[in-house]
Amino acid sequence: MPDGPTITTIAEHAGVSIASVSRVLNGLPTRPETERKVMRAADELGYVRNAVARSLKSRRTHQIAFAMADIGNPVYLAMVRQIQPVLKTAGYRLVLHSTDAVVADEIDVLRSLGERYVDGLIMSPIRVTDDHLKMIENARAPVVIIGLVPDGTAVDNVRADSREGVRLAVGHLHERGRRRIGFLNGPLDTVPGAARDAAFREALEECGLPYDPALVEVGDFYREAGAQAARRLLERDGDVDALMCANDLIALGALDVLRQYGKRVPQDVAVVGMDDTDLAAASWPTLTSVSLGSAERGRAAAQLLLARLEDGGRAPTVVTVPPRLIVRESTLETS
Amino acid sequence: MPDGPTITTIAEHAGVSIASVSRVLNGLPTRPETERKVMRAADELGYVRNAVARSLKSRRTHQIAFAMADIGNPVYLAMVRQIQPVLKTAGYRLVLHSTDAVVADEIDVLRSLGERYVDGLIMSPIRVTDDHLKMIENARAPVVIIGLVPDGTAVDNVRADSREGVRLAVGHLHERGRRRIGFLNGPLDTVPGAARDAAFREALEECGLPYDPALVEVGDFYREAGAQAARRLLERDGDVDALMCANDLIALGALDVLRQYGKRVPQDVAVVGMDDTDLAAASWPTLTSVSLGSAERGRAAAQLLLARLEDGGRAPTVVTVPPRLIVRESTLETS
DNA sequence: TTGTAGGCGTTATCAG
DNA sequence: CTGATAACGCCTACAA
Repeated sequence: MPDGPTITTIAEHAGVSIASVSRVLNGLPTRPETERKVMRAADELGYVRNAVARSLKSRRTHQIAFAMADIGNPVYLAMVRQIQPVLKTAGYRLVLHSTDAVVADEIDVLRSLGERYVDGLIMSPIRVTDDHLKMIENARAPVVIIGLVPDGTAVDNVRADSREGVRLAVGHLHERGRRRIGFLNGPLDTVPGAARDAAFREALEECGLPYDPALVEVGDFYREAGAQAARRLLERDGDVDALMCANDLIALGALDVLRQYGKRVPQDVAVVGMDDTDLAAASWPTLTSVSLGSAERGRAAAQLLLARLEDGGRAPTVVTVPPRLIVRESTLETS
Repeated sequence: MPDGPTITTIAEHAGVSIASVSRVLNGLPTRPETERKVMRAADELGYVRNAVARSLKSRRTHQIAFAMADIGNPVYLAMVRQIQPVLKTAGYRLVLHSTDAVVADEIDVLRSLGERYVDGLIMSPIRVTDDHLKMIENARAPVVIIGLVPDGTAVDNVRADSREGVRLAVGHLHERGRRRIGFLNGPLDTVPGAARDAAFREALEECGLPYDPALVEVGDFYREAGAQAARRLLERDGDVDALMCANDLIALGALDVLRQYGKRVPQDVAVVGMDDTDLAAASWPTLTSVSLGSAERGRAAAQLLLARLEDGGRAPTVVTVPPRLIVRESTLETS
């Protein structure tokens, strides 16, 4: 692992000044002769530009970070798949951070922004604390938040409308004749968890259905947690005829458990997920799911970030992506 | 977005020299009085250390990259989950790169090593070209490769034994009385694809079964590709009684298709996957799979990297993780 | 067109 | 214990 050559090394080998080397390397006008000498030396020495030194001067790293709560959730996958090409086209490299929904880690990523390792950050925090908000607003580089932040927070923000999403789903179940609709949610101290809880109550009311706490289970946004929640619910109440799940992973866990209990889906119990991840289309039965537009949100976030990178002065923008209900087998008509 | 204060700013505010500021910030012995002044100024100004400048000097970034071929493959997830804590404990932050198995992107990540943005790299390339090997051996920072590289390559290397893995799986199917064993593989120009192809032929021979090209399909390592491959195979030959799949995603795709064709698993067709990802345990029926020890491989890779970071001189190490067959419903005895 | 020199923010060495 | 000061590798006026 030889210590790399620097422009100084090259300058010596080529018999020119470091300034000339730098110019050649950056494609500035140079005499062909000089250029050739420099390029040859650089090649022979296997020169690689030290990006750290370069960004110390230029204050640009050409890197952008995407901090996701759970790398195992395909919803973030869908986002990455959109963000990646947008940024790449604009000349940025995407680096990914998995925070495992640990607030401390998210804060750490935010701080690392101040450390100048990246030019900007897209972040999808699952819990938003005051610390978050403070750091976000004071961040030294552009930040885009995917998810709900309090109105008036001075930050570019891409939102899903999970409230409308839940309404769509519950309305759909109601139309299909379901009346005992269970709800498997994630933690209430998370932003999506809280939003979906409120939305569920509202949606029931709109359908004229009572809110029955016995039909609600709170767990976590993972498949196994979804399975456990479903199990608890079924043990307590064998009569649910539908399950509204706060995301697809929970729904998949629920499907597993329903199968174990010998419940047919959708005949005995209809199931709806949220996020419309790839897994929804691939499960068995295929899963009806509310798309919260993760792909669109990813793309929008990337674009917002690029826009701000261009013009730091523009007013914070909020983009809201509308939900769509994707009906699949798990809620099919069963006449 | 105010431009951040530097140690110079702090020094002025605190009325001390920048050297003292640096010392305090790095916890070097300082007079309490000075320390207090500095800390107060730093606090008030909201100082964040400029990591870029710091690493220009220290030649350390405290960041390590993990470049994976496909962020959507849970096998990498399992690795990340192991790598993350090991590195974190040692004071490194893990940054993830998804190369989508594009060779150019992998080379780019390798080059970025020379750019000094990270102190080391763990990489799981799916295709290994000469360019790769050259760059790896000449890399300016430690690299650990997860996957097969040619013997004698001077690099720390963690391997799975997919050959033995395929043997286990095919042997298992043979024992269960299966005689027309189909094989759904990934691209043959990939390292795992080639290895598994060779292993499959060998394994058949060992069982005294003939190699029948009509029972072999080559696609890609994704679920949808697996489904397509299975479909092609079934259209051509309705009599297979087992499917050996080169990874779990392919196997899941195959399960989808078998269901569509009305084939019962395992009664009509037994299915084996590889990698033993979470999805294998969660599919329906649950999927027998060959664990190639992805978790262990991840951990080993992280440890190897740390070891080399400590001592750049040690000889390249090769760790091989043995496979294990995890039998689940998809190959259950059906007597 | 080319070279010299200063600075980006830190750390580390060396006198005081 | 503290304060100048010289790097780290690169970019960029400015001068030649």
